[in-house]
Amino acid sequence: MNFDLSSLRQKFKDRDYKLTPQRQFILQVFIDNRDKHLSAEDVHNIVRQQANDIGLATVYRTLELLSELEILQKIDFGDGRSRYEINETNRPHHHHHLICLTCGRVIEFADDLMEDLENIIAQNSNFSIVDHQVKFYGYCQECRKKCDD
Amino acid sequence: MNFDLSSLRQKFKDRDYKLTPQRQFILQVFIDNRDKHLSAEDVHNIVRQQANDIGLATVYRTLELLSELEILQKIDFGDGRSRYEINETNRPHHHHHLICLTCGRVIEFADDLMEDLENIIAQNSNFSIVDHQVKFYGYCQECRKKCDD
DNA sequence: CTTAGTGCAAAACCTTTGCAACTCT
DNA sequence: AGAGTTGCAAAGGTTTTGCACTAAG
Repeated sequence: MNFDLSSLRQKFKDRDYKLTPQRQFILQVFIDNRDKHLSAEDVHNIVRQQANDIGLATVYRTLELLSELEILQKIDFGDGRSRYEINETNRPHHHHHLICLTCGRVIEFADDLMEDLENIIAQNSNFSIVDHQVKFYGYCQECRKKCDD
Repeated sequence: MNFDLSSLRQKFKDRDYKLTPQRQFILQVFIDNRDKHLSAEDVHNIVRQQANDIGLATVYRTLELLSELEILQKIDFGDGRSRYEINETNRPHHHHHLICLTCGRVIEFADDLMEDLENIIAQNSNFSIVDHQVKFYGYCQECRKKCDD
């Protein structure tokens, strides 16, 4: 995903969407937080801290729009709210999440192996697979250390 | 998972939980619908159809309890409500879900291969993995047929 | 008996929507 | 100018909670 403004502007133009200041601010939040998994409220707070108030409804509408444009990816960690991250399609492979059951930390990992699995499952089930979502739950190194003490 | 009443009764007793009629009815719903993925409202409706009215709050509280006891497994298909299914630990392997993006149908598949993947990821990331959740999104055979017409 | 469980209604939460005012192109 | 966008407040949907009452062990 190329995040220079001109390519984004084009992406919006193609679909007759306007690149408003609100949308730019929200995009900027994700560019500044590539490694985070932000909820609508997170985004709203970050924008407000930067002295640019945007209505929460607009945040929701923008997140939905950016997901539709495949600029963001919606993810769900089961904490009762949707989270979003930049959809870096220029990475060679997807990545997925290890969620620590103690501290809630989320660690990412590449999923080279998932594609083989996807192919096998598609064959066996006669399903045409277009996407997958994988989450592993467990205990991270640090929490296990603390436990041993 | 053994679903004879005596073993369940023991499981409740061990933790000083009471096996009330409401809880038995709700358990029965899942036994009668092993292949389904029921939401709280689904369960509530099924119970009511059988002329046993139970408060919706009780359904929620029971589903949470049964998940904690690992009798049920909570799953999330991203449709805005939690769903539950019997956690059949006596199956040799977990199973996961193929979700059709057209008709919403959910198809299950065994995940023999996930365990290898889990081991590799655990090694690489220094994470102690205890569970995983996998969802594949795509198009089922029937929907693809309809599309071709 | 005693403690946990139930039912109801209200509250909490996240998210969506209607609508008038506004603004990007 | 005109279509899309915003902000606000209200509504929507799911899940949780407080509390008086009830029932299991």
